[in-house]
Amino acid sequence: MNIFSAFHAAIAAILDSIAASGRLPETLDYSRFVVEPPKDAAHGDLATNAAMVFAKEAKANFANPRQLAVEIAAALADLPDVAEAEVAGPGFINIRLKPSVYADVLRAVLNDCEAYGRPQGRGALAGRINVEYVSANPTGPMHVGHGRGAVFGDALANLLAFAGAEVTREYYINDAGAQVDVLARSAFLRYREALGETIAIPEGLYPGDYLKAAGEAIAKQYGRGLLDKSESEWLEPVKRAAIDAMMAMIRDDLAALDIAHEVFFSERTLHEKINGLSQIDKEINELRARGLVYDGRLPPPKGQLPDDWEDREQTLFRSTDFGDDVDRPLKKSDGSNTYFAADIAYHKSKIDRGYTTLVDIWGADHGGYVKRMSAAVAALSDNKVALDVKLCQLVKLMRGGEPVKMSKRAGDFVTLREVVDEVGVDAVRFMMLYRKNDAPLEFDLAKVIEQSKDNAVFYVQYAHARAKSAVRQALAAFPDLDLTPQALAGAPLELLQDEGEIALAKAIAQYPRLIESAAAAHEPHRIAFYLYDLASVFHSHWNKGKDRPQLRFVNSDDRNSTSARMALVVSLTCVLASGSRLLGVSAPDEMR
RNA sequence: GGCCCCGUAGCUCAGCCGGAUAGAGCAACCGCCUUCUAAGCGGUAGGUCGCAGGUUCGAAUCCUGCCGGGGUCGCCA
Repeated sequence: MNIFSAFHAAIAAILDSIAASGRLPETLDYSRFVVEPPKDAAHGDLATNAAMVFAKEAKANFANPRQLAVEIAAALADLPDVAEAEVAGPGFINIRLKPSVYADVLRAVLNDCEAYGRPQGRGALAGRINVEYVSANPTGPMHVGHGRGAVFGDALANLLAFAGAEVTREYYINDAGAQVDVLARSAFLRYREALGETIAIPEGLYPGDYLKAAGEAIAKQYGRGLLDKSESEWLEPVKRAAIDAMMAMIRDDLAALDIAHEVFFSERTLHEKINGLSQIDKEINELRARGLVYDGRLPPPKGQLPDDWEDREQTLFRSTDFGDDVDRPLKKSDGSNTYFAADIAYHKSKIDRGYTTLVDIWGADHGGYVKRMSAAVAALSDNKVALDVKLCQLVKLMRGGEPVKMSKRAGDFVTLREVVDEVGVDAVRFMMLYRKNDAPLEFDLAKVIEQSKDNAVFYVQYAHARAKSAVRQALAAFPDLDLTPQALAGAPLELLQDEGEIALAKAIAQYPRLIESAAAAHEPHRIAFYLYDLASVFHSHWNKGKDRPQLRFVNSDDRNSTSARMALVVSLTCVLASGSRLLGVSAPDEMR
């Protein structure tokens, strides 16, 4: 039950009937007006700008927006759930609901529990959405920055699925190109080391200890068989083995964060030639046939010229036809494909697999790449598939307000795994989402495990545990009381009269609207902020029970009021658990 | 130099497909509590929403130009 969308529909119906009387056009776009909670609670429960939005269209028959508002308000006042509808200011309509509406909301929550808030009808998402996230190079362990993209993508995928979309979580393995060759050479050294040689790792290769295991694995598989081979012979098998080892490690790191992708897509497969033609070649040829790829020269970049700049003819994609600033090269000077060329083939694969929306999660340092990729997807799908690129900003690791010192020693950095092991999954996931994706994030290792109000993770989890504790106490006071959500739907909810109780019910009633907007905007952080606010409403009402015992949720003298309040508390646990599940954060029954 | 992101209270940040008197946490200040409804509570103060124009009945929100910070700019991925 979403009271906001319900009233949006009710107001649309009122506008329809005014239109039917000939005093408004029949063609109004109802998505233009909103029904939202007023900023000031004194204005009532709902507010709408419908009369002002359609002021222009109403001009012929209504002298000003207020007149239209008066007519809409009059019709609203006749609705059974409305206590009062009045016009304010230039034409706002403030609606005060009957208290029974919030009882209805709680009953709806109790009936659906964790399914409550799933968008229905107009707000529900349709179609197949591919969310591509992490996509870290398989050349080493993940660091904290990767973790942010990983958590963001995972939570977004949860949210989109909850909102009704058919979601695929995908990882693009960058297992082609020079970096994985470097990986292979580094792993080969570790292989020789595993066979007893003393090695020195030259500049330019990966020095990290994490490759030792890969070297040992290769030694186990090939024995001394690769030692006297030339690089051209050992490179491929060593590369394969090293990539497999790195991907196993990355999957393991992701699993520690409760993240599992459904599809791992290998870039290498796009480069493999079948009958002399790779998938990349095919897509380039196709675009060339459509006149979207040509051979030409690019103007040098403005400002300072790269020293090795040479003007030459190259293979270019006409991305300027699709909103990019300059056409983009598809071939390097040695004739091999650029990363962009492979990415074109990759995104074409997603389009061919039938997705209607593509979401890519990238680090902010790839911002300059967004326009060309959007242009490519537009070209490849004839503007039918939408690409939304979400950029995640850097994570700054802190400990007690001081930056965590990163050792300068090559290959030694704070890995994602170390952080997860130190503070736990819940803290990492919640804090990574407690910030907008394009804002830099300070992650304080000390703060996130603090048991205090200053720590948002704790504050939200504590609200859930506290609510569960209240349920346990109610059961102790009334052992025969049925506290299942279904049974509580029959509780005497009209007894919920205190303003703190009403405020909590109102906050719970916001949840469906929050989910809809967060899903539409691809912004899971809104859930984290909402949960914090919801917890805050609950805690502050709970605290009133200290001085005024009659407000406590459990009152052993009053079975009926306890029952009604349990309906409220259990509704709260449903919503806290639901939102936490979308974020991938646990909702514990007690704090330890 | 081109492009992208950011600029909101002392600090860290929400709010941004336009809507009423711009919010939260921390810090500050003032009270209260010393408790198992525990991991404190309540309140006060604090803002030319970077600057200047524009669109609009209405702009933190949209447009333009500046200023400041960050990112990025063929042969890295």
